Amino acid sequence: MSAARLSTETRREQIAEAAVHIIHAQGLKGVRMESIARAVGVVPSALYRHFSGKDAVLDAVLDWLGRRLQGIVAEARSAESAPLAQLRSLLGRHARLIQRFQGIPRVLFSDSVQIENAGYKAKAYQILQDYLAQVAQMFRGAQDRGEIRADIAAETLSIMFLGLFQPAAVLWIMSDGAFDAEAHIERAWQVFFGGIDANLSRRSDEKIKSTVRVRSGVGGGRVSGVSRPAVQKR
Amino acid sequence: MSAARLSTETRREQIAEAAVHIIHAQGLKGVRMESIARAVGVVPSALYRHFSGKDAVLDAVLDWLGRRLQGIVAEARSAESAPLAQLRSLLGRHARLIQRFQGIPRVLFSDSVQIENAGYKAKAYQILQDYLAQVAQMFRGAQDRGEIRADIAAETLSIMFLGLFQPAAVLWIMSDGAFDAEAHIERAWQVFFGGIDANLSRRSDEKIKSTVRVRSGVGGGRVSGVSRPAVQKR
DNA sequence: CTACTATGTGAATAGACATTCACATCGGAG
DNA sequence: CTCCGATGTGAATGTCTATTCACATAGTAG
Repeated sequence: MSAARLSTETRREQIAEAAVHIIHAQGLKGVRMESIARAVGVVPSALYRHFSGKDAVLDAVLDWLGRRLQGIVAEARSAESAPLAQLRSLLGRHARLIQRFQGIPRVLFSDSVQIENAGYKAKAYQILQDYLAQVAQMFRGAQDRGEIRADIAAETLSIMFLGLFQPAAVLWIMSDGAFDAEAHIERAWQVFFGGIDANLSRRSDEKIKSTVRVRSGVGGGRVSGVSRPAVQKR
Repeated sequence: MSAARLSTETRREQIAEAAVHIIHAQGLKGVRMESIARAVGVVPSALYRHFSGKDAVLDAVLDWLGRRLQGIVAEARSAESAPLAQLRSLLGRHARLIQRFQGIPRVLFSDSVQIENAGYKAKAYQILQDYLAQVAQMFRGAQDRGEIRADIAAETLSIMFLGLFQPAAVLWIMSDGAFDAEAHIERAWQVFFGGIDANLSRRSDEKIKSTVRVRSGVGGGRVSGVSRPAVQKR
């Protein structure tokens, strides 16, 4: 029985999304022409009507990733008006994005992107740069409003922003969801913001303390949240 | 012509190191029994005298990685006496390690580790935890000495520490060495430390400002250091 | 010196997968 | 209605690689 005949445009979207889903669920090796085809409901050779080959599919996945990243930035921007609130909101969206698609680091550091195709690596890098540029923009906005210190380059802040959730994402992935990434990110944001807050003198220790200490009561020699049973699995 | 006959112990080390080197130079896909064997100077089938299969070689690579990570921590500890200085020193060692072996994220996020073999993933996670435990230990030392705020959990700080160089490493890798990771890490450390410094009131703005601004004069809408020609290739 | 064990070799074997191609058929342009 | 281009199918084809195995030989224990 033959599958429905759909436009190449539609098929390309279906194929890219199927690939994204497979990467999330089974890793990059799970992305075979056969598995993609099955997910879409066609036969492997049909994929070549819409993509020149497997590499081209990966290219579409990168595009998807870029759109997705731009998407959460746009969402954060429209959800809040104050730059700082936008950044805080963006942080939360990151935590959720990584849970819905753990494939990001897999794709970014895959041989296909890193080694085999310089073009894909450049594309991935571009995506990252575009993202950072937007974050830097928000930091600049916060600086202009006097919400945070203006004596630190916004570009530096944007990269440090990446550092607020990246390690948490890694731990969350490596621990199969046992590590409470959202809680850590909240704490990290408090500390980070405390360091760049425009209100210089730090008299409000107690506020940070209480927030920070919330989930750290367990910590022995281990990372808090790590050795406990899964907290927020999926 | 037959290769020299060496002890399994020696061969295992040679093989693991060859694999590490190949991962750095050609990615995980470059790691084939044939390429490993050639690097070691034997024939592919000889590898099976020392490892049960390819997966076992990857396992040895993870061990190597763990030892290496513990190694730089130990170095940092013995190079400096003050906990804070140790952490600063460790940061620099990280920057150098990633340059000498970009394969770390490749291995960590590879399908082999993430998907195919739960044991490897657990092992990788354990390595990370051990590392974080040591870093947390150092932070605790700094807190005990009153060098940094004691009201933030050391575990939180250890993960944030990861965030100081991780994004820089990613950018360095993705930019093929064009991004000046060491400079960013220096700036990030200043900002981070400024936020956790035990000397509360921040009157020394100028100091941070001058340090931070050093290399950020270029930054337009882009990440500083990114669009410039390669700075510290290799 | 003799055998035994550990190490190394070269030639299969076998499975996995991307890609190609000749053929089928749907649906719209004319 | 007819024809053509776009889409889908199923069966090859070819390549890449891990792994196995029978055989060779160096070193070593006895």
